[in-house]
Amino acid sequence: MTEAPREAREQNQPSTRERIQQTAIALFSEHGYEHTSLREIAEHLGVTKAALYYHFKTKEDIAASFFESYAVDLDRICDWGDTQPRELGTRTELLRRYAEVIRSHVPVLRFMQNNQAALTRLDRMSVFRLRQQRLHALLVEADAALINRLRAWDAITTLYSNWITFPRVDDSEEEEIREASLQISIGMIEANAAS
Amino acid sequence: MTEAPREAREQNQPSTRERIQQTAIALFSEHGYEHTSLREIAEHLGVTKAALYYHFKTKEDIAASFFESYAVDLDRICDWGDTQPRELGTRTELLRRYAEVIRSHVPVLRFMQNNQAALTRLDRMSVFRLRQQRLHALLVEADAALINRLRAWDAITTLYSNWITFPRVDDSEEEEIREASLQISIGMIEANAAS
DNA sequence: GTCTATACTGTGATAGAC
DNA sequence: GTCTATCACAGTATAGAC
Repeated sequence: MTEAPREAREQNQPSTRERIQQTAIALFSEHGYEHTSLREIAEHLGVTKAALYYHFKTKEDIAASFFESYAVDLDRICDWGDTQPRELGTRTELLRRYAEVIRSHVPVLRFMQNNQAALTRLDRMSVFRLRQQRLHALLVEADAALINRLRAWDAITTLYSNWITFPRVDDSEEEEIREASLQISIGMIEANAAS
Repeated sequence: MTEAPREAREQNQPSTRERIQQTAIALFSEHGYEHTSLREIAEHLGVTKAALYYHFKTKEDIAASFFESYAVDLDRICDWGDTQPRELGTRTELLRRYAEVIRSHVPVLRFMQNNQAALTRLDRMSVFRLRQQRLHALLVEADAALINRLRAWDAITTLYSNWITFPRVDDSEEEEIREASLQISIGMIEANAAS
């Protein structure tokens, strides 16, 4: 995405680019995107601000780079979905797989959910939204009734938004929340199939 | 909330404070919160930046002030709910009323949805979240199964998040989306009641 | 190819005169 | 209640060292 050398090394120690990403997502999550300055990130890494600009064109670019692996995973799911019959069984499996992807990208998704506006510029967000729409198209027919299209949309958003916004009583509930959300989500496309 | 003179006038012409709010929400919605400078807002109003600081302590305060009337409306709904029996009929009516409140606060809610992170500071956001939790407590028993509590949460979030995030084919769908969302939302607490 | 030094513009914010 | 003047700091850009 950037002209910077991407996977220059397959070795164990993370590249500077990766170290920037790690530090940035940690600080963004802690203080929020706009309350984290590039100076802070640079100081944590022991480099100067300008060094960041060698690896990323802008501050937004750093944030946008978080989504790369998530987008790849989501694409893989949709690619699989394209090869399957358009029926209920495929759809519940799509949701199941999507729930798994979400599970391994919670910090990124939480960050995204909280910072939508900061990422709207230059359609970085719409890249994400287009992928969500691609999944949606696999879950419901394009000419279905509005309520069915809405319910399919809810089936998707429920999976990650509950995880992020539902007020936890106890942190150990995490896994139960994930399973219950999946159950609700599947229930929705079952309701669609029944109508 | 601010020390500034709040409702100094009941007359027709808007106070400077209200003019600032109107201009700010328009510009924030158009360019996003952090891509709108106080200089822009001031210029649109024909005043200087410093004048804004007489009416609001910070830029965040301007944004936070948007929620005042929404919060009042939501409180009113919950106050009513407290006087009613804890049964299905009350709960569907709560959702119906909440949907009405949302309808008259769409720009504010859209702004909130998009700018959560920018407002997190000083717990301005948590004031909103606490109200959402109060409504949630009216929709489901505190000791209910996790999946039922989650479904009640979804019943709330569906009402506004669909309106904001669902990709419209046509802007005239607005009203249909609202109705279908309410139907889905009610369906969820009905599912809770059935279990 | 990777970084430092340095500088620029614009931001949110404050103090004090009118 | 609004202004001018000023502040520290933000994101950004580039020239050049290694």
